[in-house]
Amino acid sequence: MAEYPEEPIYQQLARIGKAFGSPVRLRLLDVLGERERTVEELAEDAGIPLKNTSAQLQQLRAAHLVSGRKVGTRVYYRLADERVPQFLGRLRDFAHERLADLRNAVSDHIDSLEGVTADELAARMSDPGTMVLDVRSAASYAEGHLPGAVSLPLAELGDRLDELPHDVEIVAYCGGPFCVVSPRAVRFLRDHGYRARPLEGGITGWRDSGRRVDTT
Amino acid sequence: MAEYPEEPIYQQLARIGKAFGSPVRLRLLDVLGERERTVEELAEDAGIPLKNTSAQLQQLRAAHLVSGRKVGTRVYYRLADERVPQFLGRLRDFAHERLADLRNAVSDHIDSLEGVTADELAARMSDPGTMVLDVRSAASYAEGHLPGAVSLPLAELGDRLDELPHDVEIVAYCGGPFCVVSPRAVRFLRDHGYRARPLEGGITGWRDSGRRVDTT
DNA sequence: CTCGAATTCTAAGGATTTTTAGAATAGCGA
DNA sequence: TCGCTATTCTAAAAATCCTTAGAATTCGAG
Repeated sequence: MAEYPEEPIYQQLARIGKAFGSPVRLRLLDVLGERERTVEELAEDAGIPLKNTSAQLQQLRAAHLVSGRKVGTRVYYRLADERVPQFLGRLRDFAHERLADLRNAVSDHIDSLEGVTADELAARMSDPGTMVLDVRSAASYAEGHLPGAVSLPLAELGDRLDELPHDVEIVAYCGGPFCVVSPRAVRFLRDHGYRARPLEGGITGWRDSGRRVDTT
Repeated sequence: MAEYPEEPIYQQLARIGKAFGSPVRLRLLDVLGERERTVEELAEDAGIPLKNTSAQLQQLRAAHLVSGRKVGTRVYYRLADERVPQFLGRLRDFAHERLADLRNAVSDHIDSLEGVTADELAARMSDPGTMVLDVRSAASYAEGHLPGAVSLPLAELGDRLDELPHDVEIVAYCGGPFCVVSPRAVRFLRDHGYRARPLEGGITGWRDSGRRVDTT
């Protein structure tokens, strides 16, 4: 028992920290960030056992990080509001800047998918056998994208696969230094028979290497 | 064992969530935010047993949230960099907006110290028996403060007590909706024989009630 | 009303974290 | 070199959290 009158306040504050202190819950939040899903869909897409997915959803709901609406026997879960992914983004940036192990894990992850460096991609910009794919939101794309990039948000990938040619190598990118969305897009594309690789460093790395982005 | 290749990344991300998932560690971070301290000082000022304080500091250091420098047999700990209190502030805002229990805990805490409302303070602005004290940083004070308020950051309170008169009632305020600094200042002042109360809602509440702040 | 599907609740086992005591280490002054 | 102080390390007990199975609940279709 600690001796300070603010303890109830810290107990409450810690609830949020704890909510983000589980890899499984972080995973579920990321997958829900794409689009709302039923418990069954979420468990399937996140690769988490159904019972655990449900259990974690109850905890996320208790922390007001997700909300659910019922349709018949199904409950559709989504992120509670837009501040949740905003805070998640800040958590990632904060974690990324101070944990070398996280940077290594991200780097290993990209490497395992044969990431393309900004230099390599710049050299292939006019190669007709290369397609550059922006898997961030359309709004992010509009704000700035790689020259010649096509916009196809991850949430829409499943429904718009037929828009992609099979005879090229797709280089997919997303946003910040913590780049999980494009690896997932790449694996999804590979699962569906496309040749795909992620861009190391995302659009941030592209900009940091001194290269320009378009807004048209 | 989960079935998604990003698990190592989520494991790392969760480290930060876990670091903030302990009321004791949150407390230590807040107290360190005032100024750097030795382990002994920190344990004393935070009201946490010495052994636990040291154990938690090792964990905070492992998460790169604090850093220590040795001076003889003593280690002086401080927050690792300015992004730590920034992130803490965002965590508080995020938690405050979604946890009614947290808002209640803060409110109860202020009430237990007989908080002064903005209306009450406004009515006493020209009362010579009332002193308004800004316990935020001098930089925050310069950006805007209550009319007639005196600046005395919490970190300097111990060293500058003699600047405060005993024959008035001091109303202390800090910044945002989550207001732990002024209650601590108030308790500190009371422990040293001053009559003090916190301002409910801090400077944010003052502004929200339509009242102006000065910058001179 | 019954049955099936989807989801949640409850409880338990296992894993992890927190806290603490005692031992160990580091540094300094005499 | 020795003794003292401050701090950390190690290990263990206690507490908490995670995961899961089985039961229970909710809803809709027939």
